[in-house]
This record gives sequence, structure tokens and C-alpha cells, in this order.
Amino acid sequence: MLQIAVIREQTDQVIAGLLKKNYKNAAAEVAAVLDLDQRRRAIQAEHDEVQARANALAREIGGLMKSGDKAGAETLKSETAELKNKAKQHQEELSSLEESLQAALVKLPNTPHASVPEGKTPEDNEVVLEHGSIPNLPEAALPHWELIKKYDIIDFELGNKITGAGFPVYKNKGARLQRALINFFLDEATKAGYAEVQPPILVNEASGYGTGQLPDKDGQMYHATADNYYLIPTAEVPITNMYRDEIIPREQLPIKNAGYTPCFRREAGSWGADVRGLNRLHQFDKVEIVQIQEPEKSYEALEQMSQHIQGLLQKLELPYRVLRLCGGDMSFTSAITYDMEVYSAAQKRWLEVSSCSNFETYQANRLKLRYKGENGKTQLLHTLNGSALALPRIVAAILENNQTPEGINLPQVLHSYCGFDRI
RNA sequence: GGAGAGAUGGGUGAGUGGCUGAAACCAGCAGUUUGCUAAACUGCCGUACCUCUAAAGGGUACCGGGGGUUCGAAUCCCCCUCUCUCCGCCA
Repeated sequence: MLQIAVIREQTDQVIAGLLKKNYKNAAAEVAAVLDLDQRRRAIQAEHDEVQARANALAREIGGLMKSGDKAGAETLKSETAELKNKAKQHQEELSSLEESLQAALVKLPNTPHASVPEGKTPEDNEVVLEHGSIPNLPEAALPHWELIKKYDIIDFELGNKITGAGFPVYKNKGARLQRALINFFLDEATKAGYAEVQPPILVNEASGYGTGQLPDKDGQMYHATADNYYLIPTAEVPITNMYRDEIIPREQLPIKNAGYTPCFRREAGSWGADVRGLNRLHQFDKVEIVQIQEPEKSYEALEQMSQHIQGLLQKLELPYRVLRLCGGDMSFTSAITYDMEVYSAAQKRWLEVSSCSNFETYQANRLKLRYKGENGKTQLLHTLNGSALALPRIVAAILENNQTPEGINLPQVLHSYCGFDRI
């Protein structure tokens, strides 16, 4: 959530930022927010005065009662009735205004960082770099959804039977490969200084709200209604929320956590032709890295995370490219996002395997995640996260890119993790 | 699922209607003392909003959340949530 003080003091920049993010009616909605804020503060000030008077009276009455002056106390009491009325009225107005203000604020997305390119669609994303060469596969090369059948390593039919579409069963060397990748990713994160955590994969409403999945994107999460818990769409949610409502001592920064979790996404409405096989699933595995950093150092941290993710892709010997997402393609909560895409050679397309973002204070404001700065003032921290990495599309690319008539040759780095070097 | 207990500041923990935003202790910060360390002593030490300001200051709200009683509530009443203990069930 954007900070109301920032909207107040840097109104024009905020509007410009919202427009860059392709947000409609930015000026009108910001004006509405400011109007609500203005009215709220005016009434709050009045209310505070009334309360101050009421508190003073109560103290006086207390004094009179003690000294036995009943009549005097009664006289003062008669004055309090009107104050109470006013206060009640103020309170009603205030809670209604606050509700409207909150609702209006929550609808505003984060504003983008200056380096974010203009644009509305994925075509406007900026290719920052490409790494590795695209393999030249023979004509007979198979897409991964054929390969997994050929080698009997992932079974969609079976997942269909026990759950539904988008919930595959990993079998044999396919299951082992999953486990190998998870261990590899976690080990690399540990080496890079991330403390490993294993969080719950069901979260409560407050957590969904804290990282910005609620209220706007509740349709994307599976909802366990009996207990009002949500299945996490990413480990970002539980891990970042570990620090909700905290004031972090400065010397503990940056906080670096990594965690493996399954992720669940309903992907409502996005089922289509290009989501075959592992390209899009309802349940998938992912290792996530999260950093919480001081504002002045958060862009350093972002680069560091990007480098870490690229290092993984290099070790997996996959051709990849890094995109800087344009304003219109970025997520609601993000100030800047790098997407890492690997080339899946049989499908002949780039697949997003990581998204690495700085949210600046947008999440921290909702989370009330703060620290005491150098000047001793309590202020909001910056939150960042990135996939390091999401498994299914990595698997797809490994399978497709490394297929040979003799089998699928796994990248060197996975051999010891798998216990075999070829599928 | 049944029965009971509880939720107070970074921590422990007092506080059952009136200068209590909250004792005390611990931790933390700044000093004094000190050959060094330790100890002792003094002061400071919650958050948010508003107001004022050079700074200080002032006001309001907050003792799990919401509502109520009262001139006045951390303290009394109601509802909700969560935690703990015992029993049951169980990986």
C-alpha cells in the first residue's frame, strides 16, 4: 500500500507513477484519496479536542467526588452529555471515512522505479541480457510433454484421476529430479547467505493481506473456507509475513531467507493452448529467496538476488535471458521486476522461471515492517523476493534441451544430487 | 471434539473503576566513577495520528480484536480470535 504521506507530499510523482503502470483514472483516484484524507484529518482534529475536554471534565469530577462535593460533580456531569454526543458522531464519521480511505488506498498499485521502461504489454519489456546459446535440436526433437511419457517420469493422467488438471504426479527419475533440484537450489541459497526456513503453506487472511494477495487477488488462491486459510501461491507470503508487525534492529539487516514450498495457483481464466505440459500448473514446487533491507541498500540487494538466480541458471547450463518488465506488465505490488526466462528448445519459446522484485515500502507499509534508522526514527523497510527457482519450467527446458537418442543428459551439477546422470 | 486457564511495553511481570501510557526487574542507550574488566550510581528507554517547533513541548488513541456500562475502564459486562494445560483422537 502506498503511504498516505507520500501521496500527500508527492502527488504529481505518484500520479505519474500510476500512469506508467498503466493504471486508469490515476489522477481522479488520487484526488479522491486526498479528499478523504483531508476530511478524515479535519474530523480527527475536532474529535481530539472534544476528547481532551471530556478527559479534563472526568478528572475534575473525580476530584470533586473525592472531596465530597456531590453537587459540583453533578453540575459538571451535565456538560458531558453533549460532548459524548459529539464524540459519538465523530467516531461514526471517522470510521466511515477511514473505511473508504482504506478501500481507496488498497486499490492503488505500487509506483514503478525510475528505471522501469514505459509500456503496456509483455512486448514492451526490455531485454537486459541474453546468456548462452540456443540449442539446435533435430527435427524429430520432442516437446517435454512427449518426453515425460516416453521416459515415464511425470504422469498427468494419474494426477487428473486423483485431483484434477494441473496436478501432475512425478514418478521414478522424475520424482528424483524434483528432489535433486530442490536440494540444489536450497544448498546454493545457503551458500549465498540465506537462512533456510520451512514455513506453513496455509496462511491466514492477515498474511494474504500483508503481501498484497488480498483483497484484490483472492480468486487466484485456493481458499480453505472451513478455517479461512489460503493455500500459498508462493513462499513469499509466509516468509515475508514472518516479519509482519516487527521493528527490526538495524544490526540484523539485511534479513535473508530462503524456503522451499509447494505453490498453489488457481490460474482462473488463464487456461489455454500454450499451457500444455509443465508450462502452467495448479501446484508446483519452488524455492524462494526473500530479503528485507534498508531503503538505501535495497537496489543493491536486488542486483545481488538477480546475480544469484542467474548463477543457478548458468550452473544448470540453460540458455536464459533477463527482462526488465515494463510498467504495464509488472505485478500490482512491485516497484521493479526482473523476469528470468529459459529457452525451451523443442517448444521454441522462452519460459519464465523466476521473477525477482523490489517492493520498496509497498508491502512493508501493509505489514508494518519497520526498523530504526540512523537518525533513530522508525521507518518502513524494503522487501524483495525472487524465485530461485520455480521447478516445472526448469524441468521442461532441461528435458527438451538435453534430449538425445540415448536419453536425456542432465547437467553436471545435478549428477550427484540425482544419483544418475541421464534419464 | 470435551473441560479449564489465560492474552499488559523488546523480555519477565505487577496492576480489579480516577494524574496508570501503565510499577518493578532484565535487556538496550547516554553519562558518572574506574589503571583495565567488572561492579555501583544517574538519566533516557512503546507505537500511531494531529499540533507546534530551530529544538523542546502539547493533544488524542492504543494493555489480543470488536461492542457495551460509566462523568471516567487495562481494570466491570457481552461477542469474537488466538494461546496454554488436562482428557480424547492421531502422523
